[in-house]
This record gives sequence, C-alpha cells and structure tokens, in this order.
Amino acid sequence: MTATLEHITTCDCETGAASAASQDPRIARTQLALREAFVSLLEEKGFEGITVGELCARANINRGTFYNHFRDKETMLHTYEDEILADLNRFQKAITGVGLRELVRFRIAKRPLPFLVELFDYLREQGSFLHAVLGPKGDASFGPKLRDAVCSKLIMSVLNEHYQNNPTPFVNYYVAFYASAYLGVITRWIETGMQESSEEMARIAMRLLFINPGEAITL
Amino acid sequence: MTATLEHITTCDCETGAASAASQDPRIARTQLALREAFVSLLEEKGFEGITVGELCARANINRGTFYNHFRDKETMLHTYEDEILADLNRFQKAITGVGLRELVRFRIAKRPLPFLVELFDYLREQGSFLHAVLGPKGDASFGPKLRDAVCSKLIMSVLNEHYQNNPTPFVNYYVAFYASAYLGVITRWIETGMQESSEEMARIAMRLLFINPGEAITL
DNA sequence: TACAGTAATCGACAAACTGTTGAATTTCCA
DNA sequence: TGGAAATTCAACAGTTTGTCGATTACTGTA
Repeated sequence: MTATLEHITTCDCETGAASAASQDPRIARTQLALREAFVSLLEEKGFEGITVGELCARANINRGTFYNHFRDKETMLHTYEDEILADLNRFQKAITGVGLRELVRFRIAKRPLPFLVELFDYLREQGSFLHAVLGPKGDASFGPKLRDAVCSKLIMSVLNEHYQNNPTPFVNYYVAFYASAYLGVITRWIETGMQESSEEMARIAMRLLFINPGEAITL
Repeated sequence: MTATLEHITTCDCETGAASAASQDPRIARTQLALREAFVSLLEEKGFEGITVGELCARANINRGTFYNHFRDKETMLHTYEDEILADLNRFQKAITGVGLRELVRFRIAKRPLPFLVELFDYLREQGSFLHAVLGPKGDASFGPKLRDAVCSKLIMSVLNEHYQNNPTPFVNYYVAFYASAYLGVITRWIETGMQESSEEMARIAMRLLFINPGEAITL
C-alpha cells in the first residue's frame, strides 16, 4: 500500500468511466461491468460493505483487472460522482440565468421552467446510481457536493439583490436553508422511486418557493 | 469473524457510554478515554479511516479492552449516536407543543422560543461529536436521523391543519423541504464553529419560517 | 491472415486489520 | 486484606488489500 506512488493504468482510458469513447471494446466491456456491479452492490451493502473481490466476482472480472482501472474503490466512487457533478455543470448557464422575475412569469403562466424539467430528467437518467449513493449507506459527502453544485447556485440566482449584496450571517443561513431544502426534495424524490414526472417535480419545486409555513397563519 | 455470536461484555455497563453512573471508576475511565479518542479521530480521519488499534493507542487502552466494551467500531458509533437521539427525544413534548399561533406571538414579541434556545444549547453541548459526525467524512446516515428526530416533527407541528390532514404528494415534499432546510441550518451552524449564540440561532430559525424568496418580488 | 500491442487472467505475496482467546496483572471495594 | 472484576499482553487464524510477474486472450492493423 504505497500511497505516494502514482497510479499507472495499463489502459490509456481518459475518464475511467464506461464512456463510449473507449476505442478498445475490452476496456468498454470491463468498465461497464464494473460500473453495474458497483451500483448494485452499493445499493445492497453500502459503500463500505463492498469488497473489491466481491465487486469483481459480480462483474465477472479478475480482481487484478480492477486495479488496472482504479487505484481503489474510493477512487472508483469519486470517478462516478465527478461525472455526475461535471454533467450538472452543464446546467450552470441555465441556472444562473434564472431571475426571480422570469420565475414568477412562468409560475403565473402555470408552466414549469424548462431547465428544471431538464434537471429532473437528468437526475432520473442517473437514478440507479443516485439512489444508491444518496441512500443511508451511500456516500456522506455526496449530498453536500450535489447541494453546492446545484441547489446553492440556484438559490443564489433567485435571491433578490437586497440579499445578494448583504452577506450577513443571516443571509448565509438563508442560502443554506433553501439549498438544503431543495436537496431534500431531490433526495426524497429519488429515494421514493421517482414517482412524479419531471414536470410535476419542476412545478413542486417552483411552488415551494412561494409558500411558507408562516404565511399559513392568514388561512 | 463470527458475526452471529452475541456480544459478551465482561463489564455489566448498561449504556456503553461514558456515563457518570458507572460504579467502577476503571470502566468510567476507559469509556471516557475511548469516547474522546473516538471523537478526535473521527474529526481527523473520518469514521472509515479509524482503526481499532489506533483508537486504543490514542486512548491509552489495550486493544483487547475495546472489545470488552463494544463489538466493533460501528456499534461504538451507533451507541454514541443513539445517546444523542435519545436526548433529543426529551424535546419531543416541547416540539409538538409548538403551534403556529404561539410561534407568531413570540415572533411579534421579538422573543425566541425558549425550547429552540434549549435545543441549540444542547447541540452546542454535543458540538465536538456532532461536528465530527456531521462532517463530510462522518456518518452519512446520521443527518437523516437527526432530521427525522427533530426537524420533521418540528415542521409537522407547525404545519397548519389544512396541510396536516391532506397528505398529498406535495405536502410530503413540503415537509421534506422544510425539514431538510432546518437540518441544513443546524449543520451549517455546527460546521462553521457555532459562532452565533443559541438565542441568535433561535431567532434565525424563526425568521426563516416567515420569509421566502418568492415574496421578495414585492420589494 | 499473421503479427504486434495490450487488456485480461491467474497465482502468489507481504502487509494490515479484525475479532478472539487464555493467562498474567492491576485495580477496586466490601 | 482478599475476592471480584477490569485491564493488559501475546498470540492466533481469517479477511482484505494492493502489487507483481508470467501467461493467455483479444483487438486492430499491416
């Protein structure tokens, strides 16, 4: 276990993922089998319960082959996680483009924001991995990463200028509050099997921005 | 590694924690040393990075002694976690007693809810453990447990009757939204070193119930 | 088709950690 | 002080890890 040595792969694959860009079909086959075995085992026993040997057995891969692709299972997990986060960065422009006024316009028209629909579509696409990794035996650190990559930026862009320019302690909690709230919605949607359609979820997400428990006092 | 065997402790300690009720000072000393070593190591290397041997070395305890108190480090972690959750259940009555009307009354009087202050006081008391366990390398499953033990109940009691009696999908997301939001606030407070006083936090928590980004459109 | 390159397989290895055991030692308290 | 109980200590088998070298199988190309 020489932690300082750099990892040397015999294959020159760039991402370490089951990317379709792999020239050699052997690599693609191995990567795909490893990913599927990893997700199913992650779902069953949680990350720490996974053994490299068991993973390879399920993937019908020799244990030595695993080490041709990943330094260890932590690297494997983070590779997959980073792919998701990189994908989510593609929503960056759409997210920061959301102003509160535009949001209100869509809400009045009772139409879901297109980029929100696309976001939930993408999350559904990655549902099996996300369900496993966001679960109780998944990876503790991924929730916050997801929150920072999506939810926080979303809230920041919707915050009105008054709050954006006054970084008081309260505003920081304000952002943490709503960012965590949306992570909670996403997590619940994924954990409960993504019953609702992406359009429904987009609508729910928008509606939650205009309701709060305090105003219910008027009812 | 015979997982099916029941754990037999040579000491008849009941909680496994560093409780002051331990008659034998040897047990109390060992439990205290183990807990302190555990928290500091949890902070430094994360739960999975902890080795029983290293833990005992830091606690100045023989490795065999560890197994007189805990089956394994997972049991140790859960013992400590369950202590916190049990303590938080003492707030149960205070939580469910919070009605929206009373909350509004306190808010108008600009006074923090006493039970909220007590809650943050207790969290600060357990700050070192919570900081370690809620951190990125802590325990993924504890956040949701904390959320369910405190935040969800809090929101449920504040929800007005209209929502309480209509468990539509939206209401479930509504609860998940605000429960996660408050967990986020608590987590941020702990992660940033609990700068604000318990009174400040109670006020912030109350204020967040009466503000939402959507209403800012009127400003 | 044959060949060179490279990925996958296989067996073996030292190292680390785990959880247990039995005997010796120390500490406690009645 | 003496018995009970907690701690110490050394040793143990069993897993898992990450690495290595030699061999086999596959792939794309000349």
